[in-house]
Amino acid sequence: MQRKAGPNRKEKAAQTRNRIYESAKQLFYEQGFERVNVDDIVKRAGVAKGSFYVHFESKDSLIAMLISEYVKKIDAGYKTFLESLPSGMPPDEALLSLVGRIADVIGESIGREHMRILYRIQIGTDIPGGAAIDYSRELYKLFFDIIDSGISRRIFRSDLSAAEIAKHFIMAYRGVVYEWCARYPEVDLKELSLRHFQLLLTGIKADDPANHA
Amino acid sequence: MQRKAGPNRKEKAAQTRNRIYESAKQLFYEQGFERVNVDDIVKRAGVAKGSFYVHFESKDSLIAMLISEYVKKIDAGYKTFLESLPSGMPPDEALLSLVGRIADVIGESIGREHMRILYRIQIGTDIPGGAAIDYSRELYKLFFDIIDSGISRRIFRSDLSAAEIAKHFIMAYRGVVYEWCARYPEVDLKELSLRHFQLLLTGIKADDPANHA
DNA sequence: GTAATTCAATGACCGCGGTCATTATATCAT
DNA sequence: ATGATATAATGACCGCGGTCATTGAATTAC
Repeated sequence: MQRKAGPNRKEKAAQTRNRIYESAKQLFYEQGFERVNVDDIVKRAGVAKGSFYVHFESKDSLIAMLISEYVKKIDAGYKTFLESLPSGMPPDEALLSLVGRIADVIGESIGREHMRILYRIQIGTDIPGGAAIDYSRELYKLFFDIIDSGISRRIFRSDLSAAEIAKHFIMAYRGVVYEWCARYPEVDLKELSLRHFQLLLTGIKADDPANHA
Repeated sequence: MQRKAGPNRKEKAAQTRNRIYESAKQLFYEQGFERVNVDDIVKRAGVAKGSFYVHFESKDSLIAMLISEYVKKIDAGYKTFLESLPSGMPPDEALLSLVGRIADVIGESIGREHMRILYRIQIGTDIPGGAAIDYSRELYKLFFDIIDSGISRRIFRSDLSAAEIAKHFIMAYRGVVYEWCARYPEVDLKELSLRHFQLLLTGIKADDPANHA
């Protein structure tokens, strides 16, 4: 009968998926990832447990999805932050500002718990052909731009590509956050980040004092 | 009766613990961590399931114990390796040799799977007041010695302590391994390690060519 | 129109890590 | 010796993530 408004099968499936997704989101928000189980989610969504697994790989992958979605949203804010910096600021200073800012955001808005879960999930499953760690794509671009500008302005070495350096920076940043997650609350994320990136900028080799202007 | 050989309670308990430990070790070796469950372990040890949890925190913590024990044993070999290097080798070169060696060992003797499990477990539980990440203590010492020697010989900057730098290096190394675990087999561990540590040694700031001897 | 096909949806079921009230026994106090 | 205490050992039990053979309803083929 319903020849007009009748949703086709794909639409229906998408609706089911979305009901599960939104139910999970709400429940997680209300009670946290640990306290909510898959049965709770499907109950609120009004579907059978099996349906959850028709639409999602696992509880963990759904959590990873939600967190990285959130992280991405937050990452978008860094661009604004960077634009707010004095336009003449040298790339190395801009980089450290950004790093400090990221530490603030992670420490205050995201929290160690969520980062820990994200990192655990990311290393815990070998499913993805690249789906993982995608959440730092935006961040990569920002690093890249700063570094690229630094190279153009001869402030950074030119024998390495900005892309290469940016990759290493993202990796280093991840190492710092991992350390922070594992050793919390022994270490302060911001301090650790800044020190590490200072090191990364200048290296540890002795500098000939004559080299300064 | 057995008034002589009769073990006291602590000895008995230690024996039970050891039987569980060894059974687990054997089974894991034979079948891998995933395929062996706690019931298998206690069955082989000839004890009840509850006993497992009298002596061990969790299956994961036992696995972490075994892996980090293994890693520690392997780390011991690095000392020999370092001693085999030409005694006059500059600290920065020695450091890169060591890093390369570590990458080889991790890649070939330990394997990505074990490292992944170790990293996952380490970030997955908030139990330890310091029990975690202890396995890299030996490695830390080696890094420290090289760096310390580099500072004394004015090859490395002297405004940072060797301890501080060594900590950052361990952290960086962990970041590299994490990346490798997560992105395997896209990236080559050795190449990644060496490049990253070269960066860490020299920094990314442009070098005045006049600075060279 | 009808049969064949496809795939979302279902929920009983399973495996496994982990718990806990209870039991057994070595050690200690008297 | 005897009762009190501490703790190792037990195993039935639970919660939860995940599975899979089966069902039901669109979609396609004829």
